[in-house]
Amino acid sequence: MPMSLPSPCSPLSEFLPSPSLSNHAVFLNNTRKLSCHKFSGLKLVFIPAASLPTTKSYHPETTVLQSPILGKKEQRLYPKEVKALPCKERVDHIVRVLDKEIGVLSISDFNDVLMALVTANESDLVLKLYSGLTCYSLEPNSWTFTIMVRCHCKKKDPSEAKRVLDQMMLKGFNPNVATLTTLINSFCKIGQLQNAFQVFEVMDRIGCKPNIQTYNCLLKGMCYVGRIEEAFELMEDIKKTVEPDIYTYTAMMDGFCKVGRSDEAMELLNEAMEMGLAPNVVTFNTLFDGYAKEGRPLKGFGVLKLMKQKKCMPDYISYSTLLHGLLLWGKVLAGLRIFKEMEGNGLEADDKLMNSLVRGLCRKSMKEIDLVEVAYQMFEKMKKRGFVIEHSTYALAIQALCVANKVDDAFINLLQMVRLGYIPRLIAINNVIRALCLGGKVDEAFYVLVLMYENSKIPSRMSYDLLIHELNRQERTLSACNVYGAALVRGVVPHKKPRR
DNA sequence: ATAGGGTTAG
Repeated sequence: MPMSLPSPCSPLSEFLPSPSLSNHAVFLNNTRKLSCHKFSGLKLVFIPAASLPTTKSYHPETTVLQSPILGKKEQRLYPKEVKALPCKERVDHIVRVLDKEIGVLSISDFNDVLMALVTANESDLVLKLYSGLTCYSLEPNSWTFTIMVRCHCKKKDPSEAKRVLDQMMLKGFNPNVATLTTLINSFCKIGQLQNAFQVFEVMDRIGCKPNIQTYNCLLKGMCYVGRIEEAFELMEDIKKTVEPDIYTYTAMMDGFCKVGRSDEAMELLNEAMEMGLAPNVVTFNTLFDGYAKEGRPLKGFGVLKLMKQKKCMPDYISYSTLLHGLLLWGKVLAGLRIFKEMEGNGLEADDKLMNSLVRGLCRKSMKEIDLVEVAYQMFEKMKKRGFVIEHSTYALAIQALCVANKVDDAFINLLQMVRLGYIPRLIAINNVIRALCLGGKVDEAFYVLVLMYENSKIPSRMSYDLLIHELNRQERTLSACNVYGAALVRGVVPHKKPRR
């Protein structure tokens, strides 16, 4: 078995903890034809060495999948599994595999590895491998450059990608639409429209025809930098040269929505439908967001109706966007309705959304006292289901409970939040103290004060005043004096004096 | 023949 060590200039050798630790024979196989799925994974095939005693999988934490096509002994490693490994071992792992093949790799094998690594979001390793490419007397080909452009774009570094592109063209390779569109999109995404158009000109110069995807990227870029009118003009031009698709319409609609012109977005939707284009969930979600941001969240109900009518299933984003919008503008009951529909459709709200909903209900219940039961039930259901309850949610729930005169529940929840490590604000504390005192529960109120000391928080004058007032009312003069004294010790002088 | 474009909250 050939045990090829990395050459001295190997870009891989520095990754290796020690040379040739592997007890597995590894080879690269061009499985391109065998993989038909988009995420077919790293095209690396591992074969355990039959001559060696250990035939366990390469790394204990790695789930190595059997490839039915390649036979029993041959196993493949997928990016997902690579990613599951700790960072350091991940690199070792890949490097060990490649190490065995250095010297016999063809450029197209190398490209396969690079591509798989780009897919697996291992850009740093890609750069490392690429930088050492010539050490193995491998010449980058057109596809290599294409992958590198893509890699830099993925790293949100279109300028570097552009340099690779220039180098590629210098070598006489002509990039195609997909590559140039990737680069244009990358520039657009960071708002560098000038550079995007510069690439667009390159396209023109080399006789590469832009397609609808190219135009859509530019359109989105223009909207992103706020040049809505120009984007709209571009869209009119697109219509003259290429068939716009639903992406075009969605991009333009999003542009309008983001500047508070949702009605125009809706008009565009109608136009798209008239053209026979089928709007999808993203198209509708754009509208939910637009109307929500504009302060007309109820318009979302119309959108929801339309989307169902068009046989488009609302997804998590649809509901959460709509729900957030409704809550933002105080349409809490409508929000509750949407929440129920969402649950009914098997979509589970996450912690943030639940917190938001409960806060909305609490806020509303302070004006509509009947709602407090609904709010509190939802709050308790959250706890039972194990949702993380945020500080502000506790605070509002406690406030709502105080307002509704559910003093005991307010007290219990205050203790609960402290137990969870939250430090309640003075206002929350005083609200509970006040509510407890009003209910004559002065001992509990005093306990709240003690709780604050434990959390090294100095109560405000208000806290002491409330207590002293109630103790006076109950003619517990001695206790009132004690509280007064406790205040003075902490440098607080209450307004209320113990009654003599 | 591999690759390229879209939406939410906080």
